[in-house]
Amino acid sequence: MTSVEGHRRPPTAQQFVLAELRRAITTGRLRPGEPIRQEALAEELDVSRVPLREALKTLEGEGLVGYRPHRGYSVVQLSLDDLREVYLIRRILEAEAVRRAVALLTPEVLEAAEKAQADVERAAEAGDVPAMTEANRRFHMTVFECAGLPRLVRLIRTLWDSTDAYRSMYYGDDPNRERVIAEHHAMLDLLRRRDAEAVVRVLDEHRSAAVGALEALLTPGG
Amino acid sequence: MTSVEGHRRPPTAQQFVLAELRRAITTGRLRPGEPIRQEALAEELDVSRVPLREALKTLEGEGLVGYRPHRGYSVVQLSLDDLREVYLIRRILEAEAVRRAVALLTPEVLEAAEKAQADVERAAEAGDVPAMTEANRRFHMTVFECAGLPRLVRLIRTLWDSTDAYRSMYYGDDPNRERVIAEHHAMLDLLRRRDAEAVVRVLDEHRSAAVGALEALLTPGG
DNA sequence: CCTGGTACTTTTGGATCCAATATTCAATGT
DNA sequence: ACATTGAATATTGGATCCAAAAGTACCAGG
Repeated sequence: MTSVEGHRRPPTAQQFVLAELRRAITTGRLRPGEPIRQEALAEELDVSRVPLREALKTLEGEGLVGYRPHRGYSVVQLSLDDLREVYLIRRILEAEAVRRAVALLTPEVLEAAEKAQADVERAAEAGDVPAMTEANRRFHMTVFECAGLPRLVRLIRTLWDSTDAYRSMYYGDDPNRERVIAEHHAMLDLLRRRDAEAVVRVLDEHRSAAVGALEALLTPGG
Repeated sequence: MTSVEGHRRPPTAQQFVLAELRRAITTGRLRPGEPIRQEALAEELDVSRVPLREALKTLEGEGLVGYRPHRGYSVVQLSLDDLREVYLIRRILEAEAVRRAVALLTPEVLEAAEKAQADVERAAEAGDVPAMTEANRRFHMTVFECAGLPRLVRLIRTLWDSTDAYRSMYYGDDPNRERVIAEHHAMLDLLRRRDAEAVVRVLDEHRSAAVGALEALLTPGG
């Protein structure tokens, strides 16, 4: 019995730490701009600084944390311009992924997407934001993955990661949750009809709405 | 006087190791598919395994090396499909970068690009492949960078990195070198005229030629 | 001859310790 | 009062050591 406490603990400490750090960042437990004190964090996670540092290097590569030699790591603070740029890149990359995906769509993939969408709705009703972000992500990635371009999907996934902290904000709002569900339904419909360009359009609106909401949220003075 | 031997040595060992590893991979000193033995490499570079491992984590994030827990790192072996995918992603991303760049082009940027091109030609004449790849890279990045989208440029740069080993092969061939120079001239011309779409077309051909050559090179049976 | 298992070796993963660098803060002089 | 310098402290960077896992070679049994 290798400790069945919710999720099974990864085989290496770095992977465990990596997952914990991701959660800490996306949930806002580690806030943007905040420096990361290795010793304290390592003790808290009950590991030494070595695996922590390796996990931080991974996150640095993904753009989730920043690093300056001899000065340490800190959670990156995304400016509005940064957010817009990430969404711009996503727009370009995801459009390509969707076009390919639609051409290669199988019934199994559609079914998996529908399943994910059902989970999104369940989580939304329960008001479980983390579960909803997870299912939402699964919904989109399921489609992207069937494009048969693993590197492209990896890039897209990394871009999603880098804005996880902000996406949670978006889902915290009730009307936004409903909007997402409606848009997903539209997407599923268009996917069944294999209308790639229409799916791309819905996705673009999907993202624009998110950016718009975040702009409102992040602009303090109004 | 902190050792002025060619390049100044970076302030941390990981950065030094990182640079060395990049060189070793791009020059083929570490060959694709080959496992990376940490102890041996660390000793060779005269550092401990700790900074080496952190450098490897960075390279893992960039897709230059692969990693499997408890089994170690190895230089990634790109299949033809992988190469094609990288070039596809580059096509999409670079097109966007160029369109933005053309709109924001300044005389200084054009001048810097011309300077880089002069270096490319000098290196090509001397048959200095490493110098040529460096200058070539500078040429393209100079243009991309003036798009004002740092994250996009970072992505593009990473994609270039991941195929450095193969690009060197391409430049090893004389007619390819000439071809690159001609295409660069065409690009500079079109940049001066601010014809973004034409530049995109030239770039696409530029890449297609490289992919075609690599396909020929990497297909053993003919 | 092939298969499965077991001791042995190699290699990676992680903890601890020490060194190097940055930061803080108080003392000093202007 | 303010800037500057220098010691004390906190924090990161790196080396060494030990533990854990994977790989290897050899032997017994079929």
